[in-house]
Amino acid sequence: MSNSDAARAASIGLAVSTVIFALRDADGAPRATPPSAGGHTSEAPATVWLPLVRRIREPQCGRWALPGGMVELDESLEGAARRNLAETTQLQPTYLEQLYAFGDVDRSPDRRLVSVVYWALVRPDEAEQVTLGENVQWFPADDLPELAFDHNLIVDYALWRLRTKMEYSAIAHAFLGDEFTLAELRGVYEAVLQKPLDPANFRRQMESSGAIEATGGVVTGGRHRPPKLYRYTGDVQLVDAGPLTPRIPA
Amino acid sequence: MSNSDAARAASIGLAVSTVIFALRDADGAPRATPPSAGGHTSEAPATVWLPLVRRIREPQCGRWALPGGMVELDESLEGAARRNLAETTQLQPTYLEQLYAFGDVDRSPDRRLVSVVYWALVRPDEAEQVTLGENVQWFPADDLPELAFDHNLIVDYALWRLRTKMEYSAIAHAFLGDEFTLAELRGVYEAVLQKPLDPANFRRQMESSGAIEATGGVVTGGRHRPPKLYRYTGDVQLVDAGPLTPRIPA
DNA sequence: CTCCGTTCAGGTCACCGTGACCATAACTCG
DNA sequence: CGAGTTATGGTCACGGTGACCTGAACGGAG
Repeated sequence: MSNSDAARAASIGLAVSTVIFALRDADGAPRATPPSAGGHTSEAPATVWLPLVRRIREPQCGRWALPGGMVELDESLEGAARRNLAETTQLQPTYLEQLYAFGDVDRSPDRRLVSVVYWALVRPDEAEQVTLGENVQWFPADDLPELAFDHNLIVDYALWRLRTKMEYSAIAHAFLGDEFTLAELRGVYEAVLQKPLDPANFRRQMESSGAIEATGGVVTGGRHRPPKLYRYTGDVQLVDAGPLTPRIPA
Repeated sequence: MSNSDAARAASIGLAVSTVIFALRDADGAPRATPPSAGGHTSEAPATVWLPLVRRIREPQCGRWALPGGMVELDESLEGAARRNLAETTQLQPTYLEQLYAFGDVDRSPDRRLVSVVYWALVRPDEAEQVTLGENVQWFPADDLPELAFDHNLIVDYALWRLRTKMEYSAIAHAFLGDEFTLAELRGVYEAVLQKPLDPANFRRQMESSGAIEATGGVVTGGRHRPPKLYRYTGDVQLVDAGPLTPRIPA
């Protein structure tokens, strides 16, 4: 049979999906969050979670999958990702970046489908707004069930990117509110990298990086010395968020 | 008007393009290459070049553009990239990695087109095999004319990726043959990074990295002390060549 | 009100990778 | 054989890092 005949008959479908990461307590409870409110309290170890949606149509019906959908003719790829995110999970992520385009011929049993996948970071207070239900649930990123299509592979790759990028960029603050303590920021690194960090050395590195500055405020209420509050300066950019991001001048 | 009506009427076109990088002498002459032959001679400063094809169809006809084409129904994205590369430039790149998916609504004046772009590295001896002509020419990557569509943006991004990745991975050897001298390897770094490197320090770093090993052979014929030949050990992988690449175990 | 447990905050110190630089080796060519 | 050139090996000062110590500042228990 001829390819060109088939190509004229049916076109390749173009979809977007998004891997959404949020930090939650290891037991699954939503993380006590610091949305600039006085809620600077909890200090339990956090882990990386992501929301999945159950498929209600036939290709792989019933299986859990990444939120996503087809790209409309009049929207950009990122626009399609944001729209699908809002429709299925009510999320407007702080950080959204393209991950990879998956296009193997047999990745979807039905028709030929190419998925441009994005990955997103959301703050815990945003994550709580996800309307859960029979078809939308949070899962720990390191212990997933068997997902639809090649979505296990996709999540693993996104996790690898998250952990790699955490070590050389300033994406950690996408998990936090405007103001945060160094302990909270360190908690983000520890949760993602899955290893403890020395508080003193962590402080030194953050301060010398110029990425954060003290707001002047402190957090009282803990049974210990009140920690200072910090904010991101914006001097250090979130490197490599795609070709449209202006590069650091050499 | 309704989107879904339009979506049914015309689908989104899916194309692939590839940014191909090769090192050539600054004056444009093909680089004297070391394909394990005795040709270890030239030592002129090299720069980054890439081949472009002139468009012969109407959208942007006459403009120079990246080699590429539509994705067929029965081929993967990378397969489509390799096929188009072979068809238009006769190249089979040593290194091929997905760069980014470009999908802005207005990036093509005609119909809606999403391009999955790859970037490739080829050895100089391979680059010479490109059949040049009125419609295929080499251009210096840092001094391009105005290209078709958003291809200038794409090349700039690919160049940024090449230079960034050169500093933390071992992709340099994709520009070289199986055996090479440290001077040749250093020449690759200097050409891509556009700055001179100290020969002694460069040697120390390469040797301690474990990425290369001496073959035992040397290169005679130069009017100086004969340099040793090295090869890549393969112990150090070419990091992050996509989600299908096995990761370094922690 | 004092002591205590806790975390915050600031400091020291040994070590290592790096860049700058120097010295010698080993070849070819005039 | 000497001059020129690159290869190769070594030293040294510096800056960043991890390991670790000490005092500061709170709340809570007694």
